[in-house]
Amino acid sequence: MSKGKYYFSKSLEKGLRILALFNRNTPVLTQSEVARVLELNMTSTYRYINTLVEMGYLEKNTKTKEIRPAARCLLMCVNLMQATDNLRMIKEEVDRLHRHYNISIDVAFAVDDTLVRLYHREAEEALTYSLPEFSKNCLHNTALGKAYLAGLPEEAAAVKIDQMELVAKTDRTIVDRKILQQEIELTRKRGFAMQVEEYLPGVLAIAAPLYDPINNMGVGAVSFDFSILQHDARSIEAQYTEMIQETAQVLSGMLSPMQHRK
Amino acid sequence: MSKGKYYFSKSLEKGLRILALFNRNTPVLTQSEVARVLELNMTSTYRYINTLVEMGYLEKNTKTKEIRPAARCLLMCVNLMQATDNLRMIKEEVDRLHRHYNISIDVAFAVDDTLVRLYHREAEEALTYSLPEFSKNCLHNTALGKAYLAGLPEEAAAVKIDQMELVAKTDRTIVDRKILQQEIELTRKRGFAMQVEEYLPGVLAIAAPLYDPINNMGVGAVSFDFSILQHDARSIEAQYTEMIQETAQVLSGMLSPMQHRK
DNA sequence: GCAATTTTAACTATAATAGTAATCTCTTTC
DNA sequence: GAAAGAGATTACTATTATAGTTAAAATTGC
Repeated sequence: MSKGKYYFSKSLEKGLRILALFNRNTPVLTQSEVARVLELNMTSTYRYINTLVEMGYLEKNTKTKEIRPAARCLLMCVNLMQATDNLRMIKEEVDRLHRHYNISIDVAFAVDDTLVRLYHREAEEALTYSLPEFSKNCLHNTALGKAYLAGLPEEAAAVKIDQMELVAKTDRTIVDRKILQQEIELTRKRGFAMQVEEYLPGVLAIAAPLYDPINNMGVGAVSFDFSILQHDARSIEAQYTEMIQETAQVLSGMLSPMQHRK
Repeated sequence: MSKGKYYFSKSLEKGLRILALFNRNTPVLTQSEVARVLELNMTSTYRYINTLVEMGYLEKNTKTKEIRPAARCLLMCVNLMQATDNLRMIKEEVDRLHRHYNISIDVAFAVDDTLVRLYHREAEEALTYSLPEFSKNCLHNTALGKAYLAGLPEEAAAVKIDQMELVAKTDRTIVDRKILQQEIELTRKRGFAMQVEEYLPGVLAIAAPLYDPINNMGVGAVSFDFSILQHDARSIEAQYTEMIQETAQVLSGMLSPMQHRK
């Protein structure tokens, strides 16, 4: 076995990669699609899909052979999401701030290059299960994204920046890697990120990174969002610099309430 | 390899069984707990947990060694739940009925012996993500459970009944396997289940099984729930027998809207 | 009905895992 | 602060599960 990977199960990895293919836009797949996307041979693909089907995580349409997540998946997902219950506390705290100060607040975790929004001011609470939203390609053009990058170790951030696609959402979006590097540098030094009409015209935001308090690693960010009609960058910076950092600290403290049970 | 299991990946199974250990009551585990519960040796347990940690599905407290679901889990769960989007349609239809007829409606899927409630009249919408609730040990004492059992093939139902623990929730709960068998038989013949104060004093319900329309297998049930103060069993049966069966048919039709994409 | 494609099955060489035992790392206790 | 003990990690092979090839079914399109 390749050294250093003695304790890594490739089979488990492949199975999970299959499960992770499904989403709102791809609720159904065929075996050959899976094989193509994951670059697996048909036999292995068949084996892993069959395992997931036999375990009840996927179901296969016996006629069309299409596969999709099944009821047991739902059960596991509900369980897993309830297990990460600290997120509820975060939401409650954010709601409190939101009501009290009447500002829009976003909290997001980063997974690879995706920001998973736990709380979003335009949260459509009624949709499906009021699940969080997520967005890709926004690490460079949102306050949340820039704060998250600034919370990473310098090298890790540099690697991410090198690999990112710097999509220009507005004419203010940073599309130059050098400038983005400097911006993240600045953000890291002062402890908060600013975003001025870089994501959407008329929208400003200030954000600070969230840290896993135990492993002391950047895991996400929290932002306050404003309209250009009520605020300008200067006033936001004057008014909210401390508050965003305090909020980030409070929320970070909730991330790993990993007391010993019993 | 044991014959017949050529196309089943034990590694994937074990990894998923680890993920499936986490829930609201068990948000954190240690390696030895996992090993004990799943009857794996420490090395294998270490390997699978390490795989999940390296992939980002679990995170390990570097000090206490405790493990728990991580952000990537949340991402996958959200994706998977949104992939099963047909459930949204079900919820909308149920809400419509609920408003229109002013009756309490429950929709549930069965996973092993657990009923996963998609809609529950006491649904605490604000909790966490408004996730569904689930309950165990209620196949024998709820209309939902009895309807589900009646929707299964006779043999499968018989096996389940044999293995169930017939907990007496009230003095009306069926606790005798023979009587339960007969009750399910009756339910199967007439196409709906009744429950009269068998789960909670004062609560009645009528239910019908939900079928996966493609594989034509019983997968869950839908029920209308009433209070003894407003209704008795006779009047419910007179009034709702057809409606519950029609509702079950409509909802069943939504379960597998598996059109070919593109 | 006949290609073309997809899915499933049989079959081994090879790579991955299980399991044992040894080692390391904390805690606890005295 | 040493010793004991529990749990986690690593090293090491025998075993076995899986990858990949090939081929047979099954399905689809014509």
